[in-house]
Amino acid sequence: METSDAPTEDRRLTARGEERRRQIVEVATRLFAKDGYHPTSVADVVEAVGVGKGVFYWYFPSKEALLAEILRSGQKARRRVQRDAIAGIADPVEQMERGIRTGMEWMADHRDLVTLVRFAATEERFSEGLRKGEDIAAADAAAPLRRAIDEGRIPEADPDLLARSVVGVTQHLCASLIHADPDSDPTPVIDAAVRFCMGGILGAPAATTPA
Amino acid sequence: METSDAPTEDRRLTARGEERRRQIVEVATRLFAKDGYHPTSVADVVEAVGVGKGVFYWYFPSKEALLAEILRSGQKARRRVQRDAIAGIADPVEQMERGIRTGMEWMADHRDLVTLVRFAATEERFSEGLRKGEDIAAADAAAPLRRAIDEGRIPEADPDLLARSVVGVTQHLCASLIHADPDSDPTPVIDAAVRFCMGGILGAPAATTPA
DNA sequence: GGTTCCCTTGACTGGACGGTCAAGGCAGTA
DNA sequence: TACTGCCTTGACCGTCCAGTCAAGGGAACC
Repeated sequence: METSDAPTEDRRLTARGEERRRQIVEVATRLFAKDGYHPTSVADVVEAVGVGKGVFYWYFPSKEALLAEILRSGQKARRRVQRDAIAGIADPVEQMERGIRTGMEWMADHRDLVTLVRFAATEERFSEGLRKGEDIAAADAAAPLRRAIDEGRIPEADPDLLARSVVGVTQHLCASLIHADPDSDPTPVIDAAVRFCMGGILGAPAATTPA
Repeated sequence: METSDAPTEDRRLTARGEERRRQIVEVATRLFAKDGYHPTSVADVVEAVGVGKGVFYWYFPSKEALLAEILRSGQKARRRVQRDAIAGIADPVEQMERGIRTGMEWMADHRDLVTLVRFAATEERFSEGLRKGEDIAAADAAAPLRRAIDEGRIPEADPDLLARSVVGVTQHLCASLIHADPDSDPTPVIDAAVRFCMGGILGAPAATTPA
């Protein structure tokens, strides 16, 4: 009977407990994305899982903390995938293209997460935590961009704004996928996103004179 | 005592009434954007305005209808500004550039609206109405894009995906402005957005060979 | 069998929130 | 003054919801 027994503090969980926890995260992610965070009650979540309400608060200190964790772990996962994808590439421009494509593919596979990130960005309470992750992502992307600029491969520009532009394109095009048939092939949209972003980074041709 | 007296039905309003209504929209837009739509109660809004609760329901049938109206009128205003801006321009590529810049400038001047649009996109109840407006915007942009493609000014591409990419960049960069000092000059960010978008539309140079 | 500790239950609480309504003020008009 | 219709009030209602808690099941270990 102490703060040591407080819920969130990484409580020792058995395999069964870990599984239950994972299950709650999964169901909640789906429901939050589908109906919205606020309109989805904790009662909705536990009912969808098929357990009593106390179970929720055994694993999470609050509804808010659950969303925060979903966002944090999601961003972490995407970053890891993106880093692995560009690990063996030397050319910075190729790194960018590969990173953008991988990031977009990950988003297409985790559309619920994209929805939640976009929601969280609109509420100060969550956006602060989000910014930390986004700043890291921007910093990740800034390194190859700086190199490419220094090598004269791409025009001088603010790497941070470039990185955020890329995030804007991929997130928004992914959002258009969300309303499409989830079984349809996202490849054309991903290709379009990569092409657009690379065009934006490499810069417009000096002049495309009228016909 | 009939549906003819129902609140939303454009009730005959005096000048004073119009002003009150405008005031509610303005205050609610600010509060919704700052604290989130759901966390902001109708009581919060009327308190900020300094009136009783009944006033709210005199002008609006529900909290939801108010947000829907804010979104609708905002999108309509942006479209009008954008259309006026490109009215006298003949060249389709120049039209695109001017339209993007004007749209971004409008967003920078109406950051609260951008926040609300981004929120609304994450909740089905509002996103449906939003899609209608976004489809119109995409169609507006598609016309000059088609012409430019037909004239060989820009590479073959899906105009719809190009338009949505542009929206993604401008919205997201605008969001980064939201957390910046509201008095700082947004011009550099707007310039970066326009440059990135034009690069994405005009297409990457065929090859920028390594140094 | 006894003990411990992880996990589960579901009724309950206190508060908040969207929306209603009967009543009254106030401006313009005659 | 009397009347009409726009506007305002704020207490009130029914509902919902995040979070609590006392109690119990059950697996693992002694």
